Amino acid sequence: MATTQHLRVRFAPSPTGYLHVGGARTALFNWLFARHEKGTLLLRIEDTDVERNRPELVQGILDGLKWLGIEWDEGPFFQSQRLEMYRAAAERLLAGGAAFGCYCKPAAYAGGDAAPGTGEEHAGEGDDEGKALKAAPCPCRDLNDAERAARHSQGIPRAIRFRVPRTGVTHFEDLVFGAREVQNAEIEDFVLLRSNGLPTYQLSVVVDDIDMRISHVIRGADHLSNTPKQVLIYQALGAAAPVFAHVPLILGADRTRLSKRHGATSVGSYADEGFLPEAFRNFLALLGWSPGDDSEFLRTGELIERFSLGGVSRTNAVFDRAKLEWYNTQYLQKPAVEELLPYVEAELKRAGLWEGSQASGDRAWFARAVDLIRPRTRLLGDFTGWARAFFAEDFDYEAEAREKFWKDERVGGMLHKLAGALEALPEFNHDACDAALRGLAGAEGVKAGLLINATRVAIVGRAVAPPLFDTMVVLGRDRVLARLRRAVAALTSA
RNA sequence: GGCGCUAUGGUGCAACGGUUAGCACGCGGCCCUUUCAAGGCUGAAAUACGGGUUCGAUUCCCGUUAGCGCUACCA
Repeated sequence: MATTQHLRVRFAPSPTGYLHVGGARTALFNWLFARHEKGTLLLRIEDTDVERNRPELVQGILDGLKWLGIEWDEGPFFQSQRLEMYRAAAERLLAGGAAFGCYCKPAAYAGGDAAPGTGEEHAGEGDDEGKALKAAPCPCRDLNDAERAARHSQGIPRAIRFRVPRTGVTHFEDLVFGAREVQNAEIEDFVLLRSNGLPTYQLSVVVDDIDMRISHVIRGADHLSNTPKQVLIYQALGAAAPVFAHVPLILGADRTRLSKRHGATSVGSYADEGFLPEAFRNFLALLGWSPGDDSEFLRTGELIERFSLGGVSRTNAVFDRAKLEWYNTQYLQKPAVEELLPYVEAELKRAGLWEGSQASGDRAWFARAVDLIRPRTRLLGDFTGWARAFFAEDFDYEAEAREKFWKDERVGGMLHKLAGALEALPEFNHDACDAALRGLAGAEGVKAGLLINATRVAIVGRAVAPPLFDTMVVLGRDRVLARLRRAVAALTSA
């Protein structure tokens, strides 16, 4: 039925909050699907609720998508700029009899209060305790012309509701949940156009998806129950319904819907925390989707290549922060160092450690340093955190490190001698440093490990750091000697 | 309340009538080792419950329970 050959999908967030992980995953699935099928992805901002919208949040959503590497081909389109189209569609449905004017007081319809618009009770027919199995039709649907005119002249606000058939079933195809059908009698006469002239989601989403020739609607499963209403609108508008694919929701650790109280839930906060976009993408893709086998580490190209809506699960998934972190370590480890450099550079700049650092002027050195540090990192912040000494001279000696490895009172003297021995080395490389240190340890009658650990604290300030001799070579003789002597001073003064 | 969806270890996924129910994260142990990671090996840990159907159910059907969603002039 669909006249569109070309596959078109859209991500349609509402600017009532930041881009949260659930929305991000919906966007990701749309993007993966579009790229896999060589289709088109559009971005549409659904801002028809003037009360709740926060226009300033739009940029944050766009930034979040960009951070994730999700690029859209068309848009962003704003529904707030297309209001005439929805109004016209509502009028058309009204004129054709598929919709009717409703004069009920908002909320009164569902709540069962007296309705000023009609003077009638709106709870519906089956309000005999628990007998109301069916959705009650709006009493206004059967008003005659004279009654409507009377209400109009009284200035009673009018909304436009869809005249839902009292019988029959509505069905649609869902690529995740299968063929679905619901009894029309279960569907209430829902509002299309509010009395203030603004469309509801049900109307605007359908009008836009038709106008934008959307072929596949991929969205959260929270929309599953309302889909029949939209299918009814498609039919009334004489348009073919798209194929739907509802994806399960992402829940917090307590299995409830993700919200602010679950801590970091906006993608921006993960960016700030030092997660890599590709790691986040990999993690997100496997929440509610599986390539069909046990693959876990899928880079973006493979994700696109293997993505299929058929692999989407129907079960809600819990967001597992620990696993996200594991993915991040994997992406910090496995790719070529060069891929990581831009991210580390940005991190160093953020921390004000870029200018003046050897990293800024010596690309090869920068790559070596990052490669040495990264096996022990979990987040980008580690590069300016525990690994700060690689990029700055002002670093502190971690308290636990001092207590653990500088406890022996001979350390000061040995570090002093070590500095001398290293200074005398004809060549400052891994093996020479190794030999010099072990030789000294032997002469002093201590285990090499003791001196190695003490030296590590001296030159990087931490108990946990990369292998010592590699670190010394990357730092270079001058800095190592300076730090050794600085440590001796710190030890003897304390 | 009504309607609907879902149900494999703590978590994310495999097994799409026949497997000793697999993989990964996390957790424990061992190896490696210069701290800590990474890596390798390894251990504990699951088919919600009850009925069917079938030679045979994780898998198909029904019920129960639980969770979630929708039930707005929110999206």
